[in-house]
Amino acid sequence: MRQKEKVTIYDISKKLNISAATVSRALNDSNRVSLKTKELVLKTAKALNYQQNALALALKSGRTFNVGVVVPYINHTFFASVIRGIEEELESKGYHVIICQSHEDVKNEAKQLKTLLNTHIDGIFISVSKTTEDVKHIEEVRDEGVPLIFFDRKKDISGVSSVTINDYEGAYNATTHLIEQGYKKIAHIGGDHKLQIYKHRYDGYVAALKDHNIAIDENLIMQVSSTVEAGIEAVKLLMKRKIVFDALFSASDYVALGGMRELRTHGFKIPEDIGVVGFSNEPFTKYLERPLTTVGQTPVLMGQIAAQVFLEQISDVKKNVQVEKKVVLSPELYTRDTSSKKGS
Amino acid sequence: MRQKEKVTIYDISKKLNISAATVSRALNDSNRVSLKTKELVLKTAKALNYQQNALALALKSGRTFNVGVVVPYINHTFFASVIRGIEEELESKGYHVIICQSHEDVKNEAKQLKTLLNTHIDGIFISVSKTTEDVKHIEEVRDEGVPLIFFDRKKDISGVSSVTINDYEGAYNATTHLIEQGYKKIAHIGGDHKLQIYKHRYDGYVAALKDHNIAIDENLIMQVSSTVEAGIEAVKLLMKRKIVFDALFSASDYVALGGMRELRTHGFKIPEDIGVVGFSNEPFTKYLERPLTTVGQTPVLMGQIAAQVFLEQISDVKKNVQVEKKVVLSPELYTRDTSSKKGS
DNA sequence: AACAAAAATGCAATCGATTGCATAAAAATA
DNA sequence: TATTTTTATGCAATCGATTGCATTTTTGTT
Repeated sequence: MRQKEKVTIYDISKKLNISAATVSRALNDSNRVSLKTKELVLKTAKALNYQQNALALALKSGRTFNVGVVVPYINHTFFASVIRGIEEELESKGYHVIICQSHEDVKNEAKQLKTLLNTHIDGIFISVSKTTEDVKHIEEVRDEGVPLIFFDRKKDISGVSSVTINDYEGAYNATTHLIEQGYKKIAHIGGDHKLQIYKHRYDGYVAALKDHNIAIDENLIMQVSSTVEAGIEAVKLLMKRKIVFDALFSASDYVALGGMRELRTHGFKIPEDIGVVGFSNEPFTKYLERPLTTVGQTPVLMGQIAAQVFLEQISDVKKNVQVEKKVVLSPELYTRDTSSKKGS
Repeated sequence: MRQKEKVTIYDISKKLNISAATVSRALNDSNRVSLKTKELVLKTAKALNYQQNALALALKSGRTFNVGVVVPYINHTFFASVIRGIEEELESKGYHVIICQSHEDVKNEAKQLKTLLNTHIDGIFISVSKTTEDVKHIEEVRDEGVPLIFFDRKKDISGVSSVTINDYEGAYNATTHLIEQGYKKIAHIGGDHKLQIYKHRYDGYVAALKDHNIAIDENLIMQVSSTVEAGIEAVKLLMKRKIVFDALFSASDYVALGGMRELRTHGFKIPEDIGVVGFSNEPFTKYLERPLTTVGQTPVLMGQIAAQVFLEQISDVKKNVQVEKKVVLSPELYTRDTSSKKGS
């Protein structure tokens, strides 16, 4: 089955014996067309089921009404939710979202950006990969004049806006919460500091301890990747080293999960013996038999705001102003079962 | 900052004092261009950093190398994973994936399809919403000649290919597994039969019981929506009605989770008193303190195969053949803690 | 009725890449 | 060298919609 022949403005113009230019103007409600022909054109357009050819328009105008989103993985709840937020916000404005995955690989990330540029999208949203150190490929996007917005995982690049969570605050509150619950020796299993988010979470943890006059113990601090298995291994290592602690603040819910599992096999009761707080409020955390206390990041909101920043940006470009907007959202601590010494 | 002026074939043609037509042919490696000019053009193109304008090409050729995917929600692990599968498979072929959500609403679904058609995508993948009964909007896509592929949630429409899971088999195996573990009175909390998947799961459940000479008890069967809350409510209702059962096969992991919770508050031990099997192998199921036995659907594979079907289809269209391909994948039972009477 | 002003419409170029058909240049043949 | 054949290149239209600059038509004024 062949593609149906599309109706164009020429079909309308022929039918009405007027020029295509007039049809175009009529459809765009130009004031250089008489009311009579306007109505006639609109009626005929409807009758013929005319649909504007988005490609021709894009070629002429340079705007495609497509935006690109680059994330490490789309089937991670957090990123999927941000994307959903972006989509919800831009849908009504006629935009479509093209999604790309970097698979946590800079090379891939660069490739995705390149193809996105080639597809003539109107803007790009990106959460950088773990392996992104060199940012040349990102600067290139900026230099092409394509609106670019970081979300969650950003890099410090001048002229690029960002929407992030206050990871410092989230970690500070989580750690403080544990201290207030009576935990004294709090371990921190974080992530690679190459990503700002993990550095900030670490900083928040350290600051909370200091503010409560608790000495920082390097033995209690680790950096691992964000998986259940890594959590298991990390706790195994702590056990092997005979490190004593009564609470665990993890920069990842997955790590927290693995950690709890390993702790239980060593006979520790959670939260009675060891309190645990995770990070991200992954959906599963709330469904655990012992629901996990964790820091929520409002990903849908993050996406919506990122989209709003984009919309502002393109209207600013029109005015030939370049702004760099940095939005920082506040995280929310979800206090659940795993962080209350008396159980719940 | 303005968009950088792009290099076109005309820039190359001017620089080399040849026609744009020749440049175009050279870039496309036509045999109607001398080797010398071919090399010259290629070299100049590289020097000027020429990038083909995808829009102009799309306008001329009618192919955009964009495909659309319509799902109820993208931040559901299952759908996100299917999308990932599609993306992985099509990426190397130069395609981009545009994602749309129906929010389980036919009206939205129809709107999304309409805008996708208007964006001139090369094909559409769709998993229909729960509320989709009238399929006019889907037939329209088919009638426009746009390759269309159902995945997971399909409708029976002639001329449309589909990739689904054998839900019947999954349910049959899950139920049989419970029977083999010694459970006798197995309840089934399923979903709305308007969606084929739920009907098939129900059918599989019934068939397994019949094959093991267990009478069907309508009191043990319910249809609810796929949420934790619905699972809680369903079990509450069973309790209130004083229905006795020793196992629960749910058509949804979320419902199973809610169900288990409610069962525990009533003092039942899982799996000693009541065995439970879910459906979908949601990531959280494996991380529960008592990992949930569930039916896995290989969503990434489903996406990959759907993409392959699409690629076949467009090559068939070229040959002017219309085929309707139905792929049915086999589900896999993940036997974990909640379905073994003696515990594990 | 004659002319100016205003309004409506049309022509043709443009956005880049492609391609059928014509022409020019090179190579092969007599 | 003259002529045919082959090869290489160019011209111009096309894909639809838009828009600056004519030109035509209508309306208004004296």
